[in-house]
Amino acid sequence: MSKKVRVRFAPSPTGGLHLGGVRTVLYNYLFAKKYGGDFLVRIEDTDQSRYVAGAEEYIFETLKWCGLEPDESVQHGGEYGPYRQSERKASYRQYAEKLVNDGHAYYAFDTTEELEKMRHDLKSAENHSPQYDHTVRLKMRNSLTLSPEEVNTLLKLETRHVIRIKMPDHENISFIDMIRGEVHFDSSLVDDKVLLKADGMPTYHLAVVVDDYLMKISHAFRGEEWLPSAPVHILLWKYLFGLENMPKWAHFPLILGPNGKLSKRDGAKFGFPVFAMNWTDPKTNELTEGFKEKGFLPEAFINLLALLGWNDGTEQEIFSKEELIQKFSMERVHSAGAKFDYEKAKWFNHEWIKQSGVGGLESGVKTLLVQNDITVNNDALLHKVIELVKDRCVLLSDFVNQSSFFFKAPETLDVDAVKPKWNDDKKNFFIAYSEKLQSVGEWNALALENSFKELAVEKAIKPGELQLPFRIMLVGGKFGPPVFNIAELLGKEETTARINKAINLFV
RNA sequence: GGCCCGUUCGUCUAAGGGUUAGGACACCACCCUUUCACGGUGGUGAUACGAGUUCGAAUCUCGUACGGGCUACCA
Repeated sequence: MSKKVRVRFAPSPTGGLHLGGVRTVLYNYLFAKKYGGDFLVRIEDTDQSRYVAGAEEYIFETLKWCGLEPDESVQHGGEYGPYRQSERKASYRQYAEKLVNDGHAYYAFDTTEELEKMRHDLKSAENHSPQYDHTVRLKMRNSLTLSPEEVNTLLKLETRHVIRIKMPDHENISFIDMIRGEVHFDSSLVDDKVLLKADGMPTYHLAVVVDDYLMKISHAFRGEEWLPSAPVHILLWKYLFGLENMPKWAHFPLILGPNGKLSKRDGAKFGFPVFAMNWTDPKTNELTEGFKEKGFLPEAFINLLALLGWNDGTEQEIFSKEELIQKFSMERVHSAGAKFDYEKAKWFNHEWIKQSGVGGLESGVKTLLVQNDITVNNDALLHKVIELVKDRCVLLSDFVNQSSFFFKAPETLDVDAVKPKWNDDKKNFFIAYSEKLQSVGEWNALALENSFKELAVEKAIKPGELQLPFRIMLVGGKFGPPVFNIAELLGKEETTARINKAINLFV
């Protein structure tokens, strides 16, 4: 057995990839990279009825945006493919049949109606959902109750059937979870899960064990919702490949929404994204908004996700991917679920925007401006604008409001903010200032401010009272960086043009 | 109902028997700024409850309560 760490992310292509899913990939990825191991992606698509067109491509696009792609040589270069379970169909049945032959599983011929009847008849106040377990299996139609001849006949006639695991009576099943420590189960309380479906496809339970063995997975990490089925998987390992070959397990805590497990609906309901990237359901045309489109930087997204359930024990909160790889440890992953807080998520993004260099922001900002019909034909100006404005942008999309007026004169001005205190003296000041600007020697913020103040003193008006009108003239509203910096970047021609145009609008 | 996991400020969390229970987000106040932010300083605010072990418990044990997950021929 290879000593190398091999972990996998195993999504089912049923549409979208939410926070919990991305965090699962992240932790898998970080763990693999930390120990110099392999990270691969296996697609769990054994339920063809739930497969959504485009969902698999979407998953890989998301991983790409997040920077969590599997190494090409691992994903496609190894001898462990294929990576789509539907393409591995042929190999599963033999394992299921081996289990039957060894007495650990059995054929079950019950029809859907018979199963429904059983559940209905056995349902009571003490038992909300009756299971197909050791107490009922001898009352059903399966190879445990039928004679070998009958079973053979049914199989020869290709009667629809499944293969179920035969859970042992009162066996204590336990394993060590890397996050939670020792976890115990009583096998009598677990039902006889279907391993091979009537269509010949394996269920997740069989597939995950067989694939993990065949792909030599050394560590298997997944969400906490899988904890209850762990005893089935452990038994399968014991019966099929030996407990000593079983991967080490860890079950991540759930990411919670305002009420319970975070769901797709929470996003629409509470106004925050729950998917990494926009996802449009091809069947319903319903759009679920993504962090990417909302204006998040992938670095910030990864960072905030990593800290939702893990920390390095210090007070550091901002981590690059490289730092996360270096500092991540499974032992420090929490065992309790974490409620997602959008405000904190935005804070992470703000921090990342502030510490990003102009170069890292440039292309994103540019496409955003272009999308909003702003023409950017001066990259040098764009650089200066980004530098000047980025501290006040929480989301990438904030760059639109914060910087479009540098490239395009505001269409409407917030005249109401100026009108009440506007008078002829102020009007005359701006007429004079506009003229004075023509002879300013060096066009920079400091010079502009000095000449502005000189003129104000000359006209006996407090400079402070003139700054807001000036801002409204240039920007259109009460926001943005310091006015004189704006004027500097706008240039002489544009600044005077905006002043002259606005002067008569405040009456 | 049964099984499993969990429980420190509103939220994310630190503190692995001895701390005035620390930090961050959010909130409030003040400072900076005659725009909006950034930034700075300070503040409100938590060990679910009850027993036990111990000189000493947020920390270990048990019980209770509460929360979450699972209970499909879905993953």
